[in-house]
Amino acid sequence: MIKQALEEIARGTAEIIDMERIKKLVTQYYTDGTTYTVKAGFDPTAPDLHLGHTVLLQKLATFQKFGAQVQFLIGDFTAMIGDPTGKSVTRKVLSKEEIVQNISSYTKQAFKILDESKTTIVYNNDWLEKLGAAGILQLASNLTVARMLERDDFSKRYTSNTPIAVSEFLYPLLQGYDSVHLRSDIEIGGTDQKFNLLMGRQLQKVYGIHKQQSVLMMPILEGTDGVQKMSKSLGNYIGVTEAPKEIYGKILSISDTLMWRYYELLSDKSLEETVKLKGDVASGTLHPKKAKEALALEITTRFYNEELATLAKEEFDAVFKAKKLPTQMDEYEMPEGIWIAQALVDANLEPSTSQARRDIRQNAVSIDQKKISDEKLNLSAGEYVLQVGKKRFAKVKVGS
RNA sequence: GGUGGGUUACUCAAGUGGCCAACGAGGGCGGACUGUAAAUCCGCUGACUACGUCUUCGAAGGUUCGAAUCCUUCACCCACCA
Repeated sequence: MIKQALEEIARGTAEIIDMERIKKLVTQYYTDGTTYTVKAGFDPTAPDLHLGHTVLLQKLATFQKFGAQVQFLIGDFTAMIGDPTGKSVTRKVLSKEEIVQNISSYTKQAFKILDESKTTIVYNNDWLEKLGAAGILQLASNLTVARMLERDDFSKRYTSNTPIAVSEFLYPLLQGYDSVHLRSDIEIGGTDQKFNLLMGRQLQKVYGIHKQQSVLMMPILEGTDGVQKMSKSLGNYIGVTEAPKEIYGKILSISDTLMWRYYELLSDKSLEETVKLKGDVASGTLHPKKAKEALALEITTRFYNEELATLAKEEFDAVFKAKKLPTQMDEYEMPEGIWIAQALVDANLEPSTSQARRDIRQNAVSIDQKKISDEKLNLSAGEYVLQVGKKRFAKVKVGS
């Protein structure tokens, strides 16, 4: 039982520091029911969670199954600084109002995965605000500039003449201090957080906490492009609040290589099942697309339910395999004689008439599933389905 | 505080008086091929009912027939020195 728990905990992780401690904590839980705390920090900058965030959330959920109380830390104070991790430029500072607004939608989405009864939401503003200038100075005295510059992204930015705000140096310190305050047993985060996570251990030692937290790092999930990390600003994300057909479609559009990565980090399938699946695809017994469909269904089901996920699949197959029209389309009304390029813009299919004309010239635009080539066309009265490329559809009603 | 360098489209990055709506690369979009996969090939990538007009090269002025390019002021960034 304990062995199985530890295997599940270790699954998909990039690195674990002090696995022994985790082993002890889990063992103790199974011996006398003593729980332990697992901390994870969340930046309230992105109100929309995407699959990249869920990698971490799922790991937390795993811990909850094995006796952990999750400390769901909202970095409302640190968000005012902006985590420098992985950023090539200094991040903009958020206002208090923006932060408050982001938090509620954030936690709501997170509880689609986490067990609410085993989760404590904490805000680091509660204790960091009280730290005061003196406290911060004391905290900062624990670290040298040279040590800070050891950190990869700082040194890269430094050597490439990219600015580093002094306040950014404080970020790892404050995050580490959170672990001191919360006396966390374990902290989990992405590999890009390594420096910050280790800071927690170091500061716990300095502040006289005998048991330093274990650190568990999850790999960063690549976005749908398969190269860069999943992030909203890069537009390569799959959001958990997106419509079922969006989630399903986006997963199906990832590359085969990336699919295995998603299986490892996002699927609930056991390790053996995944290995078998991979073997079947490699040997040609199973078409890779089948494996991808299964994954897409599983993940869509997680955020909705099986029925809606199946519907999404059917819709997808109808539109893209059978080339039928989607069942749901935005509808617009337009005056008679409207110029086709203008109609495409008004239906939000194109950003400008210039772009619309270019696409018509490139054979990308269809009316009622027939390609058109006349960019000067005016629409007479009637109902049409406009389409740009493979994915963009709209229904328009022309005339009164 | 001093000295030097920099700011060009989504990003990186050419361009130092007209050939510049601005090379190139990446990204994005579209087409072909497919499994809406990858890889590959091709095209497009400021706006405007459009072989012309308008707005863009940190900001504002100026010189000039003509400026991303020259001058002035301002803002921001970086390095070295203090």
